[in-house]
Amino acid sequence: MGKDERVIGIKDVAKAANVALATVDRVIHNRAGVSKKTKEKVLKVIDKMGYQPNILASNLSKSKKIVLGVLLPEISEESGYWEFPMKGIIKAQKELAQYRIKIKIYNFKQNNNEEIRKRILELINSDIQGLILTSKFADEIEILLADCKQKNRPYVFIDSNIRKIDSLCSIQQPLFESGELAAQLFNYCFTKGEILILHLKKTMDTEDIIGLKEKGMNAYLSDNNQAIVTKSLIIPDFNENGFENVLTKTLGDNPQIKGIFIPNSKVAYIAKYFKKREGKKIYLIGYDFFYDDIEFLENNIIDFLICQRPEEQGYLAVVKLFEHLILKKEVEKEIIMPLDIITKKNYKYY
Amino acid sequence: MGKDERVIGIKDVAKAANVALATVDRVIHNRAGVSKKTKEKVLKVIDKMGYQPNILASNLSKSKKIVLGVLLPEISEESGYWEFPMKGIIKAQKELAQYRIKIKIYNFKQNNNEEIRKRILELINSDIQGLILTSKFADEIEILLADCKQKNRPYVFIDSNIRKIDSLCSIQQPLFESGELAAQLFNYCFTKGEILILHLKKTMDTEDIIGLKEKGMNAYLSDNNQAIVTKSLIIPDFNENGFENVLTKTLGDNPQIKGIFIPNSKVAYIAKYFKKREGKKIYLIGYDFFYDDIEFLENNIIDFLICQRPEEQGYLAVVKLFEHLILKKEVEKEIIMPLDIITKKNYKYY
DNA sequence: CTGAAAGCGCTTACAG
DNA sequence: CTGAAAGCGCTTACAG
Repeated sequence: MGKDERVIGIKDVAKAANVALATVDRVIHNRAGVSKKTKEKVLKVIDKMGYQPNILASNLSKSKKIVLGVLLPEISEESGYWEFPMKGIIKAQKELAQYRIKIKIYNFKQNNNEEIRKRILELINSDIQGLILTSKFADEIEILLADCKQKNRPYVFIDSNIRKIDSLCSIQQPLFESGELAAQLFNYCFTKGEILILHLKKTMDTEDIIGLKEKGMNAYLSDNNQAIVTKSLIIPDFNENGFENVLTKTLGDNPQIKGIFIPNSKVAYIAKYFKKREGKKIYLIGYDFFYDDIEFLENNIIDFLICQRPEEQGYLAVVKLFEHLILKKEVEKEIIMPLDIITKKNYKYY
Repeated sequence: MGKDERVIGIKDVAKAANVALATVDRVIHNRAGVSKKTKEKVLKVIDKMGYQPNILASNLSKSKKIVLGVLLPEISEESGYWEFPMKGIIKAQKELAQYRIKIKIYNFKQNNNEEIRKRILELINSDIQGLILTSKFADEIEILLADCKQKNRPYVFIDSNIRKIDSLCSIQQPLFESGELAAQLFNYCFTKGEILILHLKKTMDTEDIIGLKEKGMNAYLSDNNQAIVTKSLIIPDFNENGFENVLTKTLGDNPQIKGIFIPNSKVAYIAKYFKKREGKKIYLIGYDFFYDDIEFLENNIIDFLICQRPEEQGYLAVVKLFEHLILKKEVEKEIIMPLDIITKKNYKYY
């Protein structure tokens, strides 16, 4: 006890294999300039002695910084969501600063294609060594991904929509399953009636994201309770007030509607509407948890929010690139985030 | 871009302050043997240059290993829960092995006071530099805590029941609030009737843990829906079969019971009972998520499980001791874990 | 293809 | 009270 057994290092390997330190280093990093014979000899010794590289020492003696690019929408009122992944990214950056990791942000306004293209070109012409992005705007980024592939730059998707492509790692949300979950929760609230699925457009969500959630919801209902059905309402040019009349009409025409499912992060707008509205309780389930939602959770206007740990996603993206680039670890191709359920009674600890 | 601005180090400080490296080191670590005048001079320079110590280098040059003791129940059938914190602890250990952190496990059989005392004595006589434990068996550990205090050994509670004492950090579960949450969930399932609170004894849970959850549940109900009330059933010498008769009788006598709340991790035993039982649906809410629960979630026998990220708790405990002992960081006194809600439709991603 | 030596930014005896 | 020097386990030119 207390006797600190020495960890075996490159020096011990060199001595045992009867070569110089530099040679062991070359073998470890698979660098050219070692004869087959020497290489084999060294590898055998490494294996036998159970040598494990000391990353602290390795990093200390290295000099070059590693820059990771982050291509994400800027945080604005209509894309407040991105605040959370960014927080996680910043947190990871702070923790890893000692390991020569640097982050460079490439922001763009959502839906501003011109700006996106600009950022993409900047990234292509940069000397970043890894990239974090989201899969939500597929068309624009194909060229960037091709460039990364060619330059062997690893990239990680967050908030990803099942794209295996050649990313180092894809951090995903189970969309279909989140729709099933929402259906299950509605089914605890009422056992027959209709769920209105609100498609609020003019956001960055692509149709298949909403579509998958909707499919999951319908799959659950047809398996478990056919007395609940869904109806879709599309509000094409969504803004804070424009939807009120059409929603009022829809609810008036369809008194059997008992719940509303808002498959993106805009539930607070709908909740605001219900705050003013008279009439029987309608259950509300949405996505993501914002400060603005608290009031409506407290007032029983929003019942459940399904969340994807966005902060953790950003954090993990940086960590996975770090593990790959610095620790040379194997990184899992897919990370599937849990589906967290937020209610009035547990949001405080989220 | 790419130009690697040099980080300023101890050497730069020494030069600027016109002293030797060792002196700067002494000042940084507040070691004795520096004149007031020199110390002030060095501190001023450190402040002006914005010097930040390089922990990698610091760790590399240090030699002594840091051993953390872990005093937790061994993993057995009746205390399977502890598998999860242990997993988190092992994970953290692996990640921090490079930083000279070592873990030493001190296991004991639950309820075996003799063994607990033995382990406590071993810990007192060991040279550990930090301790991880749980607050669930208060009486036995007071002497150990007193010893830690005296030796200035930091300790961290996981699965903690609001004990601020002098721990470095207390990783807590909001018990009262979890009872409120369970009540809220029951209230989505039915709007009048009775909730049976099952006290299954012969576990390590102390009465106040169950009691707080019960209080939370009643508080929610009296605030939100007085048409739902609770009833307690105590099963003193709980084992897998002994409870069946009394439960059957209770349910027979009280047809108004619509839900059962099991405020510890034994819900699977109750679910097994309901699997065989005929009759109307009774909603079940329990704590913690085990492999055995899956079947019952899938069959709609267990409706909700409230979980506390036990793995993360173990992980965090090690990390906090690491931050305190090695990184010399300020550590938050309290970490409150989120209340995760697990259902049939999201357990797969937990 | 191989090796000796300096250096990364600290800590730790040791000498004065 | 202060400093010079060796060393932690690697990487990186440089020389051969």
